[in-house]
Amino acid sequence: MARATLDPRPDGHPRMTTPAAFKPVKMPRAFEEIAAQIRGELAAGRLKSGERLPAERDLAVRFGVSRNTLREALRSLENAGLLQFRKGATGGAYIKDSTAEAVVTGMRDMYHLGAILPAHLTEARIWIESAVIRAACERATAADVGLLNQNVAAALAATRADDFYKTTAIHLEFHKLLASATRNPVMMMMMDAVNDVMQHFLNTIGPTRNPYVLPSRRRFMRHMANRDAEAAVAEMEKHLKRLHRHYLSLANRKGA
Amino acid sequence: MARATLDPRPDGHPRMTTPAAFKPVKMPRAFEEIAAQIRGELAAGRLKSGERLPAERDLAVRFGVSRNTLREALRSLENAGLLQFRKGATGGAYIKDSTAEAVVTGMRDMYHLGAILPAHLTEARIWIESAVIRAACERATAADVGLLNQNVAAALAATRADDFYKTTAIHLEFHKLLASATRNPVMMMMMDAVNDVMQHFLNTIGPTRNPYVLPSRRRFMRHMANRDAEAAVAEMEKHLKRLHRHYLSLANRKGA
DNA sequence: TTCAATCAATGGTTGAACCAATCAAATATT
DNA sequence: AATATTTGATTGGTTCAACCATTGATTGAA
Repeated sequence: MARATLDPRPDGHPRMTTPAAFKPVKMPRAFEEIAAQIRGELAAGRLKSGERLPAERDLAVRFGVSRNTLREALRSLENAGLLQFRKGATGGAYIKDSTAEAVVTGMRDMYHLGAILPAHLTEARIWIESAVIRAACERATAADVGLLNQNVAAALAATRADDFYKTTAIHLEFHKLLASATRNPVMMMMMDAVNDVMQHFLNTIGPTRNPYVLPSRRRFMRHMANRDAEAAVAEMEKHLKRLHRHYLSLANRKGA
Repeated sequence: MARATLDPRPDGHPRMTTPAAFKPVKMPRAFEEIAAQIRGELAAGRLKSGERLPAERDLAVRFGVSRNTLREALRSLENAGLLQFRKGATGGAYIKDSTAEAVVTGMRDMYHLGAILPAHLTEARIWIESAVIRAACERATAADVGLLNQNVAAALAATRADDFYKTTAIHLEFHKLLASATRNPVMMMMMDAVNDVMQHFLNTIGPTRNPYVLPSRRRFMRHMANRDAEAAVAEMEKHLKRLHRHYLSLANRKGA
């Protein structure tokens, strides 16, 4: 009913009244309009992380649409990683802390659809990592270095325990820690995305043993402690290139 | 109705029968299950780009859910950039060519929510661009170089015509062309995302004149023609750092 | 042949209803 | 008084049956 107030042509007249072709005019669907409005409130800071939106039934009334239409709008925002839903008496649509979630799943989709191949992934990882290391060598605090060393120790323990999946997870975490040390959310986000897809890739090729990782990590940390960015980059690049060849040969064997 | 077959506890008994807390168990919502199934068909290649899914009414029956629930699932996939909808007799849900769209909007959201600041953006751009240039210098074909030179010529024309927005768009396009020359979709995707957010940022600080861009471009292209990656990187880095300072001072002045 | 009216298929939207999970308050039990 | 237990209210999740708006194909008259 109130949908009519959003309809630019409630009279049913043809849109074009002049021969000139003025506008492509994407007549927005109601739920898009609503999602855009809520996005605007978020961007303007009038809705903050942790807060809760009114109940669906209320919002539907306030936007002048049916509850189903409103739900499609909320669904959009949930998929964008902006909202989170809880059922029950104190449930509702809660505003999430902004995360890289949407970026990660977007990249994951591209990988699964074949738009990104494993070779692209490992290659890009090497390039991004180099930039990250240079920045991390400049900015890493003692705490950052401590976390990195802790990570290497944990990797050693997991390797000795022969826990392959845990070892892999810890090794990927190392790259994430490096990205955090740059203090740049864009780099952290990209590293997250690459790591996520990398994880999927590693799962497809299955367990594999890499005795080279830990020695490389130790050399790397020595360079890092000396703030020798170029040496650190060289070490990591050498290491990643070896992994790169290793993984790709496995992937080819398995036809993944 | 048929939803019951998806409910793990149709008897209504409490989930916990032992004191031990075993599993968080996210009971999947119906539309998530459906979206996952369709994603799977896409990943498996049983649904290809350009094809059309059955009509909503049919799909709802085949999945055993209501049309509204099905639509929420389709909405997920549309927001992920996987589907596209058309109305009318030959309308329906068409499978889109995989694009970086979701990644781009994800990053845009982070920017608008303040999780990414302009300083982060310009800084990350410098780092990524360096990696891109090194790869591009190795791989760029004559055609790539031709496109880059064309771009510089177009930028010159737009600058002379005093068309600020066109000039900006062309300058951003230059970075995209560089990324394309790497032949790596991950880098192209990241460049797309950064470019998109950069565009938003530039719009907020409004028209600004940069007489330094074109001379830098010419020097850059000379290095590129010589395949002198390090010189090209140095030139671009110097250029971007100058822009970086310029933009950030403008942004501070405007409080953006 | 041509053009306009009609038809059928599709997504977009509606509104009322019910289910299921959750928490808080009231109530019973010890 | 302290502690289970029941009840009720609130919320998201789902269903159903309709109607609207757009679009392409079909039909039929000029």
